[in-house]
Amino acid sequence: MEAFQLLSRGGIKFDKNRFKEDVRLFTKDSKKASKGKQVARKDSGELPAELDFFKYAQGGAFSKRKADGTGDGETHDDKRRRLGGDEESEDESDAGSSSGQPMPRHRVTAKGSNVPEHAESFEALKERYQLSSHILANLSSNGFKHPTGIQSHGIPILLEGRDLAAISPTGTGKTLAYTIPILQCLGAPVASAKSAAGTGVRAVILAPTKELAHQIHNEFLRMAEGRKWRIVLFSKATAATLTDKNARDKVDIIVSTPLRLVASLQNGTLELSNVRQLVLDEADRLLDAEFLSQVQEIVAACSHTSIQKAVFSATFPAGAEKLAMEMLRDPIRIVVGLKDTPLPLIAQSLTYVSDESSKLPTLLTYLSQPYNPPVVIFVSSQPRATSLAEELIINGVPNVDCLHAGLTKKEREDAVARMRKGESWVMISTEVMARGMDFKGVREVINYDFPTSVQSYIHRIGRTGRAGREGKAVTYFTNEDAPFLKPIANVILQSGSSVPEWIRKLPKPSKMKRRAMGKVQRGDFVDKARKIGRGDVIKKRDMIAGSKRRKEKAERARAEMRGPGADGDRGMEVD
DNA sequence: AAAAAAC
Repeated sequence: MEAFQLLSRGGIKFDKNRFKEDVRLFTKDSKKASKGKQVARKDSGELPAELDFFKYAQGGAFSKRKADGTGDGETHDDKRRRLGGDEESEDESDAGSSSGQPMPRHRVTAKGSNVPEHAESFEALKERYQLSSHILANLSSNGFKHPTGIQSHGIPILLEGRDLAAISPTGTGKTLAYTIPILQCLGAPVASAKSAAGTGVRAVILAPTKELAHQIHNEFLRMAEGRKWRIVLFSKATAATLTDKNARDKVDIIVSTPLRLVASLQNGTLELSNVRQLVLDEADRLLDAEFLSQVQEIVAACSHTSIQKAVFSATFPAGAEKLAMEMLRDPIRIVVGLKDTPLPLIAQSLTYVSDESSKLPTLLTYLSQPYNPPVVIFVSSQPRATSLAEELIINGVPNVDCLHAGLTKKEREDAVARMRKGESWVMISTEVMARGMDFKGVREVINYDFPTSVQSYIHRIGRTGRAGREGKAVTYFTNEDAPFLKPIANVILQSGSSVPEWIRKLPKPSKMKRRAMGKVQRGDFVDKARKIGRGDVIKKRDMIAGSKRRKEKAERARAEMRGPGADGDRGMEVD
């Protein structure tokens, strides 16, 4: 293990300038990706208007890159005409999108009473809602020029104090859509706050992983820069500083994972009775069985009568959405694009690898050819993440990294930091990375292990293709995965990539298998949640037993990964 | 079916 850490960190030093030059090495694959998309467009014939971005992508992104502007403006206008009245402006630009690629345009649908009109620009928000010039300045200095769809529609709703259920694809700027209204409301305290503007925590943001909470916290800090709000990333350490009520009263915003917050509520070191804004990010995840009771406890603790709640996600299975709608008051529901559909900017494909032992050789072959780093590789368990990383390092793959929740806090933070600095070329991770994490440079996602739900698939591949960039997503499947192939294939087809005919013709999976894919019935959803009481805390001896089990599992995973026929099938691309 | 989430 130590040797692995040394190897994975030592490796070849990676400096950014060199990287820029190396990029030329990898153009082969990016051409392949775009070719794949053209094929997909041909194959799938007529696409729904909101999905037909290919023309746009070619006219916009490509022509700019090739310094050949022909047809660019025309494509844009053409698009506008075709989409007609429902379509809303949505060019995203952010600090990272220096390539100048505009975001594709999506259809936006809003349901609810008295839906406020969307805002075409951040300046319009200033005119209509007196958005503070301080926030505007921070937007501009961070490179945010135009609101994305979810921002132009969601921000007015939140600024008017309405509850919101927002569904918008991965990488379309959901975080900023609630960051701005929350900061704005802090700046102009609601009338009922009376004497005390500083009466403790007034906004809570929940996220399912520490990494995501950290990232959200950073986004708040960026937008709040220059103001002296106290925005706290809740952790063991920060919670300990808040045992004193005076310290607590100075906190304005808390970003946290659910269990951490519940722990503080239960030991009485936290008050949430003055919380005016509560956001559930990755809400469908937070409302699934494992988190639901914790989240409900937090919601109950936010006892102020004028609390505003908002839920955000790229996916929302019916059961989770029902639960969400039940906890919102007179909500407005916004959907950007099509629910549960990845961005067409992500070129998706399936690769048949017959069995477990064929995966590693297939991946090694792939990584021995020019590819586009950084690549994120998803596996199904912590031991598999560790052992795959070891195997890649043993096989001489440079700059391999690994992130899962079995690592220490510091190891996790370091892995994220290396990813942000561009030092990781190959990042192997579990579901912990699947949601929300915004690494702007990710060019490719490989599902080394088949995702266990369509939601997981959508979020995993959403690590690439962010903020208007193109991305590539490859999913390995074995014979054993075949029964679960159809729902994923449907998602791929719906978002405009192509799927081989034999997969398209697979029968629908049985009810039992569908459930395994995450389409849990509402009844199951609630029953499961009830069984997990709020006092159902992990006991220390369980954790010790767990860690022992993990070690044994890692051993088994290593053996399995090398496999009996590690030099067998190379796997083949079915495209 | 496994992951994640406190101290």
